[in-house]
Amino acid sequence: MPISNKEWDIIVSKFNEKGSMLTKQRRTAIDEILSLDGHHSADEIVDVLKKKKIQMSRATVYRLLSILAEVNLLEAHDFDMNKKLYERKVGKFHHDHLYCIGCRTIIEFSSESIEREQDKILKKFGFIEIYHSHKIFGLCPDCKKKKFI
Amino acid sequence: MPISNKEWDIIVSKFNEKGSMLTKQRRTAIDEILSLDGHHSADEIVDVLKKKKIQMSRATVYRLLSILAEVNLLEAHDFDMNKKLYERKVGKFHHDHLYCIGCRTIIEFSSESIEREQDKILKKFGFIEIYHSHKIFGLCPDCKKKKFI
DNA sequence: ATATGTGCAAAACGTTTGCAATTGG
DNA sequence: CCAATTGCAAACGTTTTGCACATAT
Repeated sequence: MPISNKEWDIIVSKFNEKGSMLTKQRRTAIDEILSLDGHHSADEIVDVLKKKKIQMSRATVYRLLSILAEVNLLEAHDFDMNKKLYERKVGKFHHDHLYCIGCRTIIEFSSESIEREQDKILKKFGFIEIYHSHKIFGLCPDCKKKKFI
Repeated sequence: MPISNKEWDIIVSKFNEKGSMLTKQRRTAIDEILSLDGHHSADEIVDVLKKKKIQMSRATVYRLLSILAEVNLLEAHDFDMNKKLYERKVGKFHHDHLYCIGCRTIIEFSSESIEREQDKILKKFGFIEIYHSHKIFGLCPDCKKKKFI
């Protein structure tokens, strides 16, 4: 689904705050990128834009993704595959991930009690959290079965 | 400290199980690599071996690190720095990490109640865990102060 | 004898950068 | 006008690979 007016307000103010321009080209690309569900590599995003006839070079896409991640409109994930996967962050609640190494399915989870425990740990060590990454790698129900056939 | 006989037994059996050779060269390098404390990049490990006059080419080091990680003698970590950091796993208890983005200090933590919660989540989604990575990025007490001077 | 390991240089891979041309306010 | 953005190709840093030779069992 397209980006709401309210979300555009957030995007505009984040870009202003950072002093980055919202060119027509960028607005068109952002409209596409922040409408994507799931987790996508820079390469996939370049392809998506190409398919939608949105002209933007690979370098410019990388530059845009890096801004979007910096202002927290996207989240960059590492799933042990030597490339980043980007996920829309605007309009979504915080969550962590289960990753199936069989079929590469990504499942989101969230746990209030884990978050509370994290806070205790931060307090214990006097740390301030900026972000965290909690990923469980394993086998989903389907792949679990397949492994033993 | 050097690797104990008991630990060598584990190493030998893991290599046998996998059908990988424990050449004299590999034994010498493993002795050094699995004695390291902390978290080290492949590049750092190449340097450590060079300094100790242990002859092993960069390619061979990479091949060895990949075997050691595969058989769980090392753990490969990603701290959002575009390269892997390896940590000795043999003879150490499981733990997770706090990472200071100011001074790059890595602190280990562990929480039984987080592990229990994870088990609940795995059960809920029918997943089998192979491993997990739980990292909190932020500022350590020192860097927290410095940021506001 | 046959599998596996090794070193070298080259390739691969995702990502970043220098630069000249273009655009936006 | 000036500052920021763009596209291209080249550079980058880490990691992997092809191949000829060496080694282990």
